[in-house]
Amino acid sequence: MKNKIIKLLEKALNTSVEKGELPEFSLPYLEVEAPANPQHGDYAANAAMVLASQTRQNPRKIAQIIQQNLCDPENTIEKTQIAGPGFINFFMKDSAWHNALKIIDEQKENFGRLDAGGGKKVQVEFVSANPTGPLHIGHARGAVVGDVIANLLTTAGYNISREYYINDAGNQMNNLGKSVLLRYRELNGEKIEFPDTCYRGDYIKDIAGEVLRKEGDKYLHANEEETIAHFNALAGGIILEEIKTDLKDFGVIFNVYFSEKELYKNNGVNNLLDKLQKQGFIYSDGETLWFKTTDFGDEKDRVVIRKNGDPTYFAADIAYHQNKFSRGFEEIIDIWGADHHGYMPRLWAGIQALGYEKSALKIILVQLVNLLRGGVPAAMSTRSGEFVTLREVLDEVGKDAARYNFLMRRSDSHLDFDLELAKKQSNENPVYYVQYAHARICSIIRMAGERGIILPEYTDVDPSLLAEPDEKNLIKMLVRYPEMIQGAANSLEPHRITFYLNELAGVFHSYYNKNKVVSDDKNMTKARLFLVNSVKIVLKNALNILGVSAPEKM
RNA sequence: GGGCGAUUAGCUCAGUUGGAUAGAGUACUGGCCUCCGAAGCCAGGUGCCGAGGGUUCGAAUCCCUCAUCGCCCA
Repeated sequence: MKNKIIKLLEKALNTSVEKGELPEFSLPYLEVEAPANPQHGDYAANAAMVLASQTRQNPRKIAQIIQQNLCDPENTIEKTQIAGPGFINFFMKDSAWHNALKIIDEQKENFGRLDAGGGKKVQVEFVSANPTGPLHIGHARGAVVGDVIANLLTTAGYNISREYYINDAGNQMNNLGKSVLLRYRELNGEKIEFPDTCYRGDYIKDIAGEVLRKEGDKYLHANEEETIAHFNALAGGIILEEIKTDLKDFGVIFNVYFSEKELYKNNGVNNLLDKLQKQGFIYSDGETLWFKTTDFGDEKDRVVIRKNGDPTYFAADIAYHQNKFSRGFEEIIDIWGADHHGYMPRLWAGIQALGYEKSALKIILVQLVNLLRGGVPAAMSTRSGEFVTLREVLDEVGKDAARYNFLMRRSDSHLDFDLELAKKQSNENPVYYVQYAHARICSIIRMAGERGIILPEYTDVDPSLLAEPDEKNLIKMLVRYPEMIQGAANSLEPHRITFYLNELAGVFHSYYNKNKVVSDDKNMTKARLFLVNSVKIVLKNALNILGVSAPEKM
């Protein structure tokens, strides 16, 4: 509906210029919004004020010209008025709102789907944790944010691929193999000092024990370097499988797991660096190779080949992003922990040197999670082994509550996650507020069915009976749903969905407490059943994007 | 020492890309089940939007300075 008004406005502006009532101007993005105050109409446009400085005319006068040139072929506008400094307020006809109910009923689970994306190929890369240990709660937030952004963009009409980058060619992986070896020796009776760089979680012990049980003590006397390499691959494989299982149970499924090792095949990384060197983006200082990221606004140049000849993480990352683009993605979204923010300029520099627009790579920063247990902070560190794993959170809190909790804040804002609180099945836990609304509607429809009242067709409903302020309010909330999806998708802000859901559930609960849906008045009952079913459809569609279930009973 | 981000009600946070009287949750108090699910609803108040300046019809939102906190880099 919002888009319709924007179109009407554009048309009116064109007519005004054609008639010579307004001078030529460059069309700004027209903003139409639902004002907070209902006296200001259903929608308000600030077009006249935005154009005031450009056309050097009084905004109220411009508003008048626009108003006079508005035409409404579909006959959806009740009236318009000019208010305040030059707002044009739109009051929609009841029939326009009723028509929305019809649309929701026709589209059902597809209501809210947009074609805004036009099938554009977009990749979302997230989690991408090294397989050196189980995922912990910090990864969990990134996993949910990435997954929901992917869902959201799919809903908005993009063609999405989810990808997990396995950073398995570097030092961290060596430490993993070494950690397993040390535990293995320990199990064979040696006394072991663990270096700081090693991983000490119990899962390492389990893997070492497994090796000992299956293959005996033959690695005690084997070549150490080969053994470490072997243990790397072995442990990495086992841990990755566990990660995949944890993610799956968390509702996150990737299309592609991409190994860093792929990039080195056929000398891929070096070839790319050679090419960039020929283009003048890379220079040598005799010992190391540097990338001129300062050409693209980074604060200093960055090393791509170290003194010892090893490529840096950054070098591999340039190759990785080249690889992504070469697979036909028009846009790439990376989701990172916020502690990596200093890394953004160099990667943008990298893709621009490769000839891609900076805007083709969007980077979402996810702030670290502040983990609490009953109000007391719980420390996290992979190496020390004191962490709360994703698995534990899933077992303790459950998928729905965990996911919803991670989506209640902007991604880039700090999040307190209290395990005790998230576990509570009470009103302190917002996810139940929304799910309860859904279950409640299901219950009403069920109960009506038991009394022989079936859910009516739109043609069998008189929507003009829905005249209570709360009812109009509900319908407007429903109409806002696709607009909210559009906004959330454009800004890549999944938290908008949870805020919308809370509001919709709130309006519904309030309505429910004031009005009886099923009553002796047959026509009213039909109309209200139809309305609450529309609410149910939208609640479910939105929860579906969040990957949170919409239970019929709780 | 540079760079980035944050600062909004007692607490945790939104604020639709610059709009009209700044909002939720939570906490506190009182009320609502003979009635479709009380995991719910209703009523009660709180703000120097960190400080100061600037930009304009209009600023929590954009620019500059400062303060405090967090992170990244040397």
